[in-house]
Amino acid sequence: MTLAEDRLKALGEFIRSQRRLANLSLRQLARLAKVSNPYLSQVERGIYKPSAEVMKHIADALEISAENLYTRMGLLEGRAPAPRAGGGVEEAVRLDPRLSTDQKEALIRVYRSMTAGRAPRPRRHTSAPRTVRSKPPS
Amino acid sequence: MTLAEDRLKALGEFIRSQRRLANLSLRQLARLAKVSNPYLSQVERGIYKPSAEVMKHIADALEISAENLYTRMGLLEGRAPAPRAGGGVEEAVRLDPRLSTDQKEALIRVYRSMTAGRAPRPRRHTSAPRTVRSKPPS
DNA sequence: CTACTGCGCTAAGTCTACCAAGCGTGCGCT
DNA sequence: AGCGCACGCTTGGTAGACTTAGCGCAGTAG
Repeated sequence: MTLAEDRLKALGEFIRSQRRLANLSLRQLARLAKVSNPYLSQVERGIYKPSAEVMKHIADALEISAENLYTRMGLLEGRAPAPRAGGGVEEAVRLDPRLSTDQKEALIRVYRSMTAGRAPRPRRHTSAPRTVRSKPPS
Repeated sequence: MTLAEDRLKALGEFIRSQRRLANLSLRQLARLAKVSNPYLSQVERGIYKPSAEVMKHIADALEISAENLYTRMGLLEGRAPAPRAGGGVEEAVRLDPRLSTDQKEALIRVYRSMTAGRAPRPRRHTSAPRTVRSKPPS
């Protein structure tokens, strides 16, 4: 079943990229998603297949739709889910395949600055994660 | 977490009722859904919580939408999903809360007889299951 | 320099979703 | 009567989802 493994790996990479876009460290996201940080690490590297509950928790923490993750795992026939009413902008941006990572970050930053004053969604990162990471010797 | 347990039991009962409506025995459905029959038995009685994969297999075998089951388990925020294009009639009937079980059975029977000749979806039950079952001593 | 903190990862254990084998019952046959 | 088959359920066992403890590294502060 290499197909499932590919999907698993793709899901992990997707989660990791979304986490980075949201500017969260692995441990922060793990806390938000109510899982342990080593486990989330393996999930992101495609070693373990997360249960649907865990996927939902991760989706909620990342503020993306759970359908999105389910679809990636082939659990949902189909189609791209409609973005939600409220905070759909950020998700739409993050998911747009025609935007580069930098473009997404920029757009989101601008969007947040625009909506800064009004009805802010509570989302504190007390400390921004240190983004740098040296590659382990292959 | 009694909430989750209730949901689990409700899901099991729902699956069992849908299986009966589809006129399938436990073993038949287990075979269609690619799970073992004892396991399906426990799932229907709310003892075990099926994984999303299993839920999808069951949904496919019962010809209902996977979203439906996910939503029942609280894995999907949403509301009742729109029935699919082709073959949605039977599902719509089965899911209608305003119909009794007998009404559903009757309707489905009529519907099948009407659509009998044309493009039949492959669904063989070589033998109808014996529906009778005496209650075990409580 | 040492001490502290946060990062991601490895290692070892626990728990439970899922399976194969087998039991007891009820029905239809000869 | 007895045989055979299908029904649903109980019982161990295996594997993998998930946890807690701890490693090594990089940055910042005293």
